Amino acid sequence: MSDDLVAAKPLYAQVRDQLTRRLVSGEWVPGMLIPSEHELARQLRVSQGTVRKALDAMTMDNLLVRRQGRGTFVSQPEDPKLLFQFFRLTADGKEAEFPLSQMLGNAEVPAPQEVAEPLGLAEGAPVVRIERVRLMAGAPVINEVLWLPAARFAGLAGLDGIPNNIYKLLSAKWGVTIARADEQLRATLADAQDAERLGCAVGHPLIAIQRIAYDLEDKAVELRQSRCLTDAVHYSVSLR
Amino acid sequence: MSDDLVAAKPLYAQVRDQLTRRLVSGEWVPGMLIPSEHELARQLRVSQGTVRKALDAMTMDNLLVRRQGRGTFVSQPEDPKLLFQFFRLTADGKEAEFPLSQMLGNAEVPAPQEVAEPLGLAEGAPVVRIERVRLMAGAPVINEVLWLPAARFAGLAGLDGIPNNIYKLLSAKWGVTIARADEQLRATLADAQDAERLGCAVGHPLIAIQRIAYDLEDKAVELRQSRCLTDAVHYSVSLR
DNA sequence: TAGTGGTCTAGACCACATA
DNA sequence: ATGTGGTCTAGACCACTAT
Repeated sequence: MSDDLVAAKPLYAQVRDQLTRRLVSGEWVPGMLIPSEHELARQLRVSQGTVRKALDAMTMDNLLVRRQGRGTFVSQPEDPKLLFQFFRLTADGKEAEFPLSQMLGNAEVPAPQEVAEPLGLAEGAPVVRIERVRLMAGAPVINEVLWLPAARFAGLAGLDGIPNNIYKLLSAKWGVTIARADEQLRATLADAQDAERLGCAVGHPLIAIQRIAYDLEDKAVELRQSRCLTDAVHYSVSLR
Repeated sequence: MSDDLVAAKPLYAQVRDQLTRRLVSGEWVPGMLIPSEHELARQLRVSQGTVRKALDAMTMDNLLVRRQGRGTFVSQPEDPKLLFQFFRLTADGKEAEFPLSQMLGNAEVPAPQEVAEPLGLAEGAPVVRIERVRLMAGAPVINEVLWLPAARFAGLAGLDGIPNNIYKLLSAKWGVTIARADEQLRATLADAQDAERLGCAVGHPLIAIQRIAYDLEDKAVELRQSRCLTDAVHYSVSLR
């Protein structure tokens, strides 16, 4: 690699970062076939093995998909293998199912302090607040609010027909890829709004989830607060 | 590699499995320095690069720890980096903290059907049932029951002084390594027993966790049912 | 100084997909 | 037949640790 005044990082990490920049910039878009290992090695003037190590790392991060004999492709959020990457609720005794959404609101508002802080915004900065109920097997299961920085997603507030899979929309319309998310769970009780929207009694136990989602550059992109009815559904985690 | 009548798997995967067998058999014990890459390559008659790939995979699975200049060591469950591998509760706004335990019972009983099935045992097979309350920052937070197959852990039932970290005990006394665990979470309400043990009101919201823990050979080793007070503590998950 | 793991290279061969 | 990723090898050099 020619550019990079200070090395610091090993070569394959520099290659990984360089290639990730092609994703961030939109030069590489979801579904696209990227150049072969040999071609990238020529472009970047490193060995094929070093390119391979970078591509393997990006594949581990679910940014790329490699197919023997065909080539290496940019991951798509709607890929069946990635659909459940950020959705951990499963109906008891059934196959994983992606929930439908019923929109209840989508407006630009000033960010309250508790929202501004995790998103790295100033209090009162404009954010898009999306409210919806999500259904599994026809029954309402999640009552949730999403907050996204309005400056970054121009035209999102008030947008008609927000699709079920919001991360796919962020990717398609603004080129933003959600790379990871942190969730914090607690038990809570249904309030009057939960009860009405989820069709349960006030005081029914719920799991409250607070999620912060990050993009490829590790900047916070979304704050999501979900309140989940777990009578016929569970939150599942694999620890390794 | 000489042995292995049918190849099927790539060489580095065969090396990984072979080396994992040394962990299972007890030839390699936690904390031990294992032979160098060159030495293993000589032993197994493969190249150093192939050994490296196997060791890297095992390091990713938290089975080994590599230290540049010193060598490769077998992981220890009490390693600070692994302590929280299977413990996801954190006190709000504090550093991660490993909970103390207060034992409430430890006896051999016949396995009820709901316990026998996930552990792969026959209904009524002898299991060790351990009951305890766990404390964080001095306050009770978890009311839990553990079930382990008695046949595999001779002498566990009725054992005095069961330590706080049970997985370390399983490793030290029976050579069993917990390699992964699946958890299912739901919201529930405190019953009279929860209320008494956790010092909360009956009907207080709790997170109920059911865990199944697996060993190196992917056999179910433990069923754990935890009921957690999340007033000052949260369950945290990283999704990538 | 010697030994270890970490990086990087170069090239051979295999397995798979496509034309 | 060609091009792709997947495996495997061999060897050079670097960075770190211990003696």
